[in-house]
Amino acid sequence: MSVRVRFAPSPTGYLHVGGLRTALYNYLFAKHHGGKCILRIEDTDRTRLVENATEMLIDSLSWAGINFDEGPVQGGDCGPYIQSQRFDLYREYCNKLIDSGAAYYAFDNAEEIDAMRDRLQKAGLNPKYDRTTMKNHYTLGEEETKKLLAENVPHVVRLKVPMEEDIRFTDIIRGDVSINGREVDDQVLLKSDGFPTYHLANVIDDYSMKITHVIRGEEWLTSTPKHVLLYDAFGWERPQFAHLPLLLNKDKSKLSKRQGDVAVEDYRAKGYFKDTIVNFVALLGWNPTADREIYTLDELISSFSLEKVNKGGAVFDIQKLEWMNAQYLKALDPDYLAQEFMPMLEEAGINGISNEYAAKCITLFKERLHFLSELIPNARFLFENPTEFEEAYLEKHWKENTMDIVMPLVNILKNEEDYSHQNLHDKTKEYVESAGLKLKDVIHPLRLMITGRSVGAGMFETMEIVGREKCIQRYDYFIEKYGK
RNA sequence: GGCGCAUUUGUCUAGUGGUUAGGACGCGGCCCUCUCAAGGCUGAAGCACGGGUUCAACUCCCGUAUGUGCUACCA
Repeated sequence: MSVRVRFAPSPTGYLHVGGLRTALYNYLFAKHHGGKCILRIEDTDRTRLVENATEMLIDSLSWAGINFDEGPVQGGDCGPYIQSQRFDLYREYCNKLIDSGAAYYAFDNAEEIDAMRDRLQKAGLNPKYDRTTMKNHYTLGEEETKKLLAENVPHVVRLKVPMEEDIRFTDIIRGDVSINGREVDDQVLLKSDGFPTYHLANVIDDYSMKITHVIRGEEWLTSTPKHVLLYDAFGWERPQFAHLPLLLNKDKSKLSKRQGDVAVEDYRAKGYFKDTIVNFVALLGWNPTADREIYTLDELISSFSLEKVNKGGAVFDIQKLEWMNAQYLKALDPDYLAQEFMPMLEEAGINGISNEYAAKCITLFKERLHFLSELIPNARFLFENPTEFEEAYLEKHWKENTMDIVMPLVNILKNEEDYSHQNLHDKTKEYVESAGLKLKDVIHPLRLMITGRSVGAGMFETMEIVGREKCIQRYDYFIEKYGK
């Protein structure tokens, strides 16, 4: 049977990086096995609807390069792929559960449930639904239940969980897992608004969408017994389960908004490349060999296996993420980078820069940046003549005789037509040798004149890119300002 | 609290009964060098603890500790 997996987020307004990893692992697994990866939107909680959330989710996912074979946008044979549009299906299946005795009607209101939980908690007992004392099919009887239903009294449908029986299932990542029925609540399956809860909808949809492997976060592990009970009650074959370890904050708690950025969109906005994010997140909790760090999507696909996924949670280490982005910055094609860079120029109010020129600047500077966005703050002089010069450097290194040393060179360079870095280097070297100086004696003052700064990329390469005309403007400006 | 799940350097990890416990980020040093980076070399840093099983345990079993998740008519 061919592999079918799904990513089933609820539309909360953004894509969590943990969600991205879940989606990615589903995608990698599907592609590795030549199967299908499906997107399903789990919007059964009508109280938490967020405008445009689904669009944002899909946008982030497709930015990251995760494309689905079936889903709300592309459709498919098992649609619709949005749970709120599958409303009738759930009621229908739920009735089968009631007929077979696997589920039952309950009529308690919120206050009654709260009171029950209080009572149980105070008695030191597990605060789960007490089937034997509350208002439900078992305590009310057949007649009364029918009557209340006929009167349209608000009600829910609950799963009848066996009282004292181990519920077992096998997880690909964790092996055999067993939880006793006494720990499992009689979960609400159908809410009083007629919508299913996650647990019911999830099982029915996974079955009707022919999902073979359920790959999801570890937070679902303890509710898997409920799902297993449902598959069994319906007489359906259970899918294989794989519960992924959590992504953690620095303090090891579940990665959350309060301790930093969690939305994929945040990282995108900060200037991380999609390749970085995908590569990094893929290696959190899984590693093919650990002898290297950089993998293309295709390489991830070909080496992925669920068996190699770790069991323990992984801290999301921003420092390593930054390092990885720098790796991509160095490796990515300059023309592609130039395209990404153009909007940043615009935002900085710098106009009239060609893609070609931008690409040259990026090539010059990329190995000393972590983000493309750092180029302008670090090297604005590539786009505009500097008018400010580092005061600290001037005070510390600009000596009485510095101008005397540099002026002859400036005069030589002003008369040079050839501003290739090689020629600039040769001419400077000639001068330096004839004057009994070292290259570094003139390079730093030169750097200050041309860039206004004391640090930067190779000086002659920089001058070549800035060009003869602008270099001359800058010598003159500097001499006017500081020389005499 | 109960139950589940986990535990290799600060962090991400390789490891699958016998290894000098390997790699990467970060940190320190050295080299390279026109500065800053990048790069190369290198150093410090780890199998949570206690019992077993075994000729032999990081690897298997059992406890303990610690962490974490769940415990909703949320997903």
